[in-house]
Amino acid sequence: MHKIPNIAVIRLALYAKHLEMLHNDGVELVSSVKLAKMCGANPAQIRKDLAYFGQFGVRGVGYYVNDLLNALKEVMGTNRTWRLGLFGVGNLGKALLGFEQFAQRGFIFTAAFDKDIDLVGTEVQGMEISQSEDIKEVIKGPGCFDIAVLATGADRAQDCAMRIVEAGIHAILNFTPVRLVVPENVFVENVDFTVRLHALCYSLTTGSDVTQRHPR
Amino acid sequence: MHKIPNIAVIRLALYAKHLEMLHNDGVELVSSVKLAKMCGANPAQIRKDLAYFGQFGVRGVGYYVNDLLNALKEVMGTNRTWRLGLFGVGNLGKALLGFEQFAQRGFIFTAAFDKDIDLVGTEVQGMEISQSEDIKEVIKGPGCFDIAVLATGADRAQDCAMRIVEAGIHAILNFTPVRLVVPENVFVENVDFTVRLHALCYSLTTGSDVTQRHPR
DNA sequence: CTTGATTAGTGAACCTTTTCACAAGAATGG
DNA sequence: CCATTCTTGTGAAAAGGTTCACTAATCAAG
Ligand SMILES: NC(=O)c1ccc[n+]([C@@H]2O[C@H](COP(=O)([O-])OP(=O)(O)OC[C@H]3O[C@@H](n4cnc5c(N)ncnc54)[C@H](O)[C@@H]3O)[C@@H](O)[C@H]2O)c1
Ligand SMILES: NC(=O)c1ccc[n+]([C@@H]2O[C@H](COP(=O)([O-])OP(=O)(O)OC[C@H]3O[C@@H](n4cnc5c(N)ncnc54)[C@H](O)[C@@H]3O)[C@@H](O)[C@H]2O)c1
Repeated sequence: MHKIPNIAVIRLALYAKHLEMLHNDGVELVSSVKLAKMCGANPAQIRKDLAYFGQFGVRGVGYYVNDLLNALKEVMGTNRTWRLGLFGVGNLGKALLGFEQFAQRGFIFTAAFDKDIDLVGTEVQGMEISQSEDIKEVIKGPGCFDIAVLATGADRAQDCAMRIVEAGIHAILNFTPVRLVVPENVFVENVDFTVRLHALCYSLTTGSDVTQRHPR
Repeated sequence: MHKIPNIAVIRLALYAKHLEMLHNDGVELVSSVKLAKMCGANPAQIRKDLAYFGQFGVRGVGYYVNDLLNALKEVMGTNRTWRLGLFGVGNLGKALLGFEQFAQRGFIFTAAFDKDIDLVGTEVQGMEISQSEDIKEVIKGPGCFDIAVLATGADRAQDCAMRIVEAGIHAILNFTPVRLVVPENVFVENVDFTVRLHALCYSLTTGSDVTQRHPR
């Protein structure tokens, strides 16, 4: 048994995205070379990444787009709908609520929370805003969700994360600049745009390219 | 001369962020071990990363927070203000315009563009919206900027990128899902939240943690 | 001045990840 | 049936990064 590199798992999402594009274009068959060109990757890497999870191709032929896409979705756990709960319906939160591509890729917001009394009870992008304190109630009903999206102000982030964890949620997409302290069994993905900006600054200043080939 | 790992450069931004926090707390001296704990990194890695760019510490003592911070800013090219130009003042664009931490870290928007005639000429977050076609004019005046932030609809992204490149801009922070085709000497950083969500899905489904230790 | 405790800087070992190169399987055309 | 052309799957080599372990420098206390 081989140890699967974390980064290989991340790349599966990239491959799936491009396979979806091929599928929408009616393409039925694709080779690792062609897919690699689309993704900006190395064909051997694609083959190796896929090999960690099984044999999905046909030698001398290539990969059947639809079959591979479904296989990848199964591996990644995205052959289902994932429900998102938004915390902090400010500038960023509103943009996230209105981001149609989430739904297209199987992510739907089922709940939104804010501590601002003026916001609670109102509708934003067709979603009624609840109070953060009510998370345990909301989670029992149709507002139940699997992944928390944290977009509150930085000062309330850790506090809010605690509440999320206490409510039994095990995954947080964290847009705040705070390094969250959570139990071991809770997964956190930190998103920080400024780090990416710094990479651009360095590249512009020194002329040496430190940008990342693949989206993150 | 050693080749500097790309990822080491990225980590400098992380170190700088935590040094800034120490500085704000009035801490004057820090060891690689202490900084490593804060960043969730290995102390040897910090020392090695810094060593790529010079000798910033004092043996037996540690690093003077302020000195190291300034040195890192110089290395990264962030000891100055960088001007940003926004393309696409939609949901996401508005959130970005209103994101105060950009300014705090030396990034300021000096121009914003949209193709929507109703938006052009109006003010969003105190910024007057220009027409994308006018980029070459705007860049000659006070709206001049160093880095383009691309947040248009996906269908217009490539087209808009071309215009940006033609106007002489060499760096793009790309929020659209499009893989931009640009000349070799133009740096592009792609931001894609859904990839991060997929990592959470995989972790939740398999129980094996593929989230990234450091923000990206 | 000497000893002991710290801590940066660094070559080397170690580990991970990427890329290469080729065998094995599949289709096509004679 | 055979030769040719593709293309996957994969062991092995190469490249890239991380961590170890030690040396050199600094400081404080006796
Ligand atoms: N705006 C951006 O482009 C951007 C980019 C990157 C990161 N961020 C980060 O995202 C977060 C939100 O940014 P923003 O620009 O939307 O800020 P914002 O001030 O517009 O919105 C914050 C919202 O969170 C709500 N809130 C505060 N505490 C809460 C709690 N405990 N529960 C629920 N809601 C709570 C506030 O009432 C407010 O509506 C910040 O931490 C910011 O650093 C923003
Ligand atoms: N909203 C989000 O949270 C989010 C998250 C990740 C990525 N994105 C991506 O960011 C982009 C923008 O998202 P959004 O939700 O703000 O969409 P939006 O539809 O709200 O805004 C798009 C804006 O871009 C403008 N535009 C189109 N072509 C233009 C051009 N050539 N020059 C200047 N302006 C132009 C449109 O007029 C519109 O105002 C999309 O590509 C989307 O996929 C959005």
